[in-house]
Amino acid sequence: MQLFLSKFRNKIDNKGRVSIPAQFRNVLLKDNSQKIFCYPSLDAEAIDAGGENLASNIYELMDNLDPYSDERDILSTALFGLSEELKIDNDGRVILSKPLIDHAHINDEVIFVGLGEKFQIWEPNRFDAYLIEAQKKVKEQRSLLSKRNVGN
Amino acid sequence: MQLFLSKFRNKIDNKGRVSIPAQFRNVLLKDNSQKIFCYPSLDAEAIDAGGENLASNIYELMDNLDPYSDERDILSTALFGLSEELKIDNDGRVILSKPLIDHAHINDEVIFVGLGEKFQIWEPNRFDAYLIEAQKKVKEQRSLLSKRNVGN
DNA sequence: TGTTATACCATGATATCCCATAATTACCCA
DNA sequence: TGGGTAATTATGGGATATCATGGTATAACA
Repeated sequence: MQLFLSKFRNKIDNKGRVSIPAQFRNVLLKDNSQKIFCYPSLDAEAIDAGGENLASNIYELMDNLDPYSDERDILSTALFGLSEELKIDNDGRVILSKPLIDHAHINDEVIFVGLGEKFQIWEPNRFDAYLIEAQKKVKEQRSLLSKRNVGN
Repeated sequence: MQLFLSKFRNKIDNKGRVSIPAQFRNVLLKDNSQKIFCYPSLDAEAIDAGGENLASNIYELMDNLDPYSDERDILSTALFGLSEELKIDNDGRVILSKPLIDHAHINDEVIFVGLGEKFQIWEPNRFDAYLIEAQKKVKEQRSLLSKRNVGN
């Protein structure tokens, strides 16, 4: 499977339209669809998005949970209750819904960030702050790994 | 596997194009691809780059993490979000993205440095400075070793 | 009828393709 | 071994295609 990589900053026009980066559209094509599957990120003020592939992975994840568990109820509400499918128009653009925009505090510009099998859509300033944290985490993670190597 | 070795200095033209050294291209061919996988070096103001081989190392790292965890999102933001796949054109050139150029403070010339399974792309002056530091450290290391040898 | 959404077109900027050239390197054969 | 010829390489430039983005017109709708 081809992965979502890198980041792109695009504008939202006064009709609410925003271009999906061409590279991401190519990944989506392999995956088949003219739509993107979106939902508010569980742990971040951002939008999670992807193609059919992502949607079916989430379905699978649900299927593995006990049908009558609280966990399943919570997850299915959090994900499916709030998830949407956005049509990609002929020029490769989508219109983000108000709930999604509100959750991510999006204004008139967004950053698309590739996370492998999915991507996220961020308000640029919030993303910058998050990225600094993320880079810190990576360095910690790596030094832990190398310490472990030295220790053994 | 064939290794990236030696260093080469190439120019960036006014369209932003720079030739991948022919020797490196040959290594990449063995590895299959028409692309190079790049990301900002974690501990240097340089760009790390390589072929499929390098990319899959990173992918493996991510595979060990819980697919829908907060932790995975954070790490993949820093790893996938900052990584890029640059197409190699018919003349063996790539265009470095602005984020990569900024991170390495690249101007109109670069040095490709082979590091075995990957290579780095440096702004020439910064690389020279780095090299001097590195050699100093090697000497320190060596004198430590020889002292220890004497002690035993 | 006013309003919102959808399809279609226009444009500047950028990336991509293709060809040219000069310099270097590999090759061959007397 | 030497000297000439042919490939390879790095680099430049023009033409074409793609992309993000703005705008207009058409259709759905309430």
